[in-house]
Amino acid sequence: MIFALRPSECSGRPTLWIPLVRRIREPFKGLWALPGGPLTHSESLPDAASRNLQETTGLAPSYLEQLYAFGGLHRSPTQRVVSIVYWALVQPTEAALADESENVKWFRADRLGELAFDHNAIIDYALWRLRNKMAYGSIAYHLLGEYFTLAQVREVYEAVLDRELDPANFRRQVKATPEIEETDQYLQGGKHRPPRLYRFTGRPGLDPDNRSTP
Amino acid sequence: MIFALRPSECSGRPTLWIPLVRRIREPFKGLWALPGGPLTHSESLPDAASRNLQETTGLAPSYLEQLYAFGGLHRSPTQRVVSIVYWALVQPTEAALADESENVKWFRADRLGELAFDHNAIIDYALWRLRNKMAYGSIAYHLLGEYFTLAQVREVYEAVLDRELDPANFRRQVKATPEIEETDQYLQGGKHRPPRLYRFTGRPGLDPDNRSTP
DNA sequence: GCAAAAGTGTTGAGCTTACACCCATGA
DNA sequence: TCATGGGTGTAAGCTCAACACTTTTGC
Repeated sequence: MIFALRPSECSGRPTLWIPLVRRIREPFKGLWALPGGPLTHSESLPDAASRNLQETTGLAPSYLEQLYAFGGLHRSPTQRVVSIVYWALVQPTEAALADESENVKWFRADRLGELAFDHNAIIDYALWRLRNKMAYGSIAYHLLGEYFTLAQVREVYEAVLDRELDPANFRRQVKATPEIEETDQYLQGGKHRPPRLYRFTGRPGLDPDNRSTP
Repeated sequence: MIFALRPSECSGRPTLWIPLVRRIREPFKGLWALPGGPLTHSESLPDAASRNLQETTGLAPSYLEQLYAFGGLHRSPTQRVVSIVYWALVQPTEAALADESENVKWFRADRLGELAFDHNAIIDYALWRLRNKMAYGSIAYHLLGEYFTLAQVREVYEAVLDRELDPANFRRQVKATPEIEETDQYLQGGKHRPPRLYRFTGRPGLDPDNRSTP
């Protein structure tokens, strides 16, 4: 379950997108589904998640965290399947390079049709988690490149939380987080006063030990 | 992974306790471990968790939630094991009735020795989650019976969070939560002014849909 | 009456929110 | 010079922590 930011077709502002793969066999042949695959005996859970990501979409995550283990009896009509789902964030540069083909395509997170299995429910849950983590933890930076302006961070929050935020208060709030480092660089080329660039100095997201937030 | 409140041997105040089972075979034969067991083809994950609870300790949980899926390669020295761990809260009446035997025993959560497998780490993580959920959500009531005084709620919080809380402010905070209902009954038999009894009107904890808190 | 817990009131500190305002740049 | 987003200041309002105070019981 991968999230990335891409510019909206209409407004051009950053929006949440999700890569899906097309089912090429039954059940749910032809429908879109989350990328995934089996766990081998010699890899850990996050390793397996990364590998499946890489194999199906070619993406390398900048953040990876376990979402939930789904084990309902009737998730698949043919057999009992337990899925330990991970969710990942990838940076825009990665997302732009991603393989897109007949059977791998990006969709806007808020405009998905009916997916295979219980994948709509899984995505809803992941979206809920993403919003929660964003509201508390410092996770949004994994959706951005190394350098960013405070307005870009705000756009990420606005895209994910789907509401406008006060620029003045938001910048104070962000500048107060210790992992945010001011640089001496400015983003040139805009139409107006060039904004200062910042960087995130927190480490990439590992797993069950990033207990900064529920 | 079960939590319950029992009176401390020394102070008599409520404390967090955990039932553990003794390993009767290798690996880690003789060491204490979390109760658990295999998942059958015909039961959901929470059903399997409840069943294992029932079979090993005789307890029925008043709250049950998925904790995490642990899948490290070397969790067990003999074979690869993936454990989807649930955590549960049981009410004091249940906990008092629980089977205790040579191979099933209750331990204080803050005084555990070395356990089998990675179970110490799992318990640490569960404790962290419990504290987090307590601080935000309304979960503490699943550790209490149907009727309780506000002072009892405070004792639960003090036991789990391991710090004293202002009685005056705490009661206001609790009374402000909508799921708390005032009754017309009072707890008699104390040494001082009889406190009013309250009850919790929230439903028992289901799973991935109680999204009130991260 | 006295001790102690139950329960209420009040105040000040700190944080959030809303919004007025200045600054720097491209056109 | 003007429009626009970048960036700063500030006052109102809210929440929370501390603590003084009143109430009601057992002894």
